[in-house]
Amino acid sequence: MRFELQVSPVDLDLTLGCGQTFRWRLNPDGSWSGILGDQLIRLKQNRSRITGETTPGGRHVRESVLELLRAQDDIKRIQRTLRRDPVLALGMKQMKGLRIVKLDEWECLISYVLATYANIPRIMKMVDALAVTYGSRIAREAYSFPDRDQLSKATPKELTRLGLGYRANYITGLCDLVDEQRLHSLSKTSYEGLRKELIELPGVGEKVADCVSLFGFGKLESFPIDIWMERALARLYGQKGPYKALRAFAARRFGEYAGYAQEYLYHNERMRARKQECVFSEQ
DNA sequence: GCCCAGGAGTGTG
DNA sequence: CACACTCATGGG
Repeated sequence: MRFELQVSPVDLDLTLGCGQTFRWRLNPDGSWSGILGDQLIRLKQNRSRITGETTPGGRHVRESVLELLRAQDDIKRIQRTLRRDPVLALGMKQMKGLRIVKLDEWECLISYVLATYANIPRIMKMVDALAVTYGSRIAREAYSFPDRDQLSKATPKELTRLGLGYRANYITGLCDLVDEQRLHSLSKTSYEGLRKELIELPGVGEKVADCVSLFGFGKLESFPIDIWMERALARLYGQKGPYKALRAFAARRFGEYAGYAQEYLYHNERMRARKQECVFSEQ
């Protein structure tokens, strides 16, 4: 089944390939393959037009992609607001199409607990291992992300064997504590409350809670700070200190759209490390 | 081999 | 509060 949608501005390469989501893969022809719910989807971009292809019988797939890309965001307003920051203003023109994604809450929670102290290629490998081992087969070599019931069948020993390391016990703990009802309740909670509740969960600290708030629950004011963000904040804003202080700085400086600011800065800092084009410069 | 990774948990001063 | 240490493992 084919579908078409219009999102502007959007850059699939930036958005799906920058480490927000770990399950989308770039094909040799420049299209992207990923899984939303139980549907395998292929997306190809031509300027602001995105054409999609999915397995027959896919219902609401188009809407799922629009949600993934947060097509409803008033991106002009967001970027106009963030451009008031002179540091961000320097580079945002080249990252206009970088969007925050909206992921499934459960998949996001599990993925970012796995993401602790690992690099992105390895995170992708771990997430993929969970899907192949515990998810449902929906196409040739394509597996859905396991829901709570499916993942509950995993033992810590099995998970360790899949290469999760010390994260194995966190995953079984999350299966015990987080069900559909809990997620629904969390989805109705404001950012600060949500964050506090997430931090109570095993394997979830401040940084993971902020990632899950932003990418899973869509809280745009959330500003996750990992090692790359620490570098960016020190280099570009002269800000150093514990998480709490950096988070307070970001809230003051970037306000309700801090999440977008974070993604611009994060992406720039990683590009810089790869000695590629660096669009933000020191003040 | 070496260094590092979208950190968290726990203990100590 | 801040800091130090450990945790398990693979990617570059």
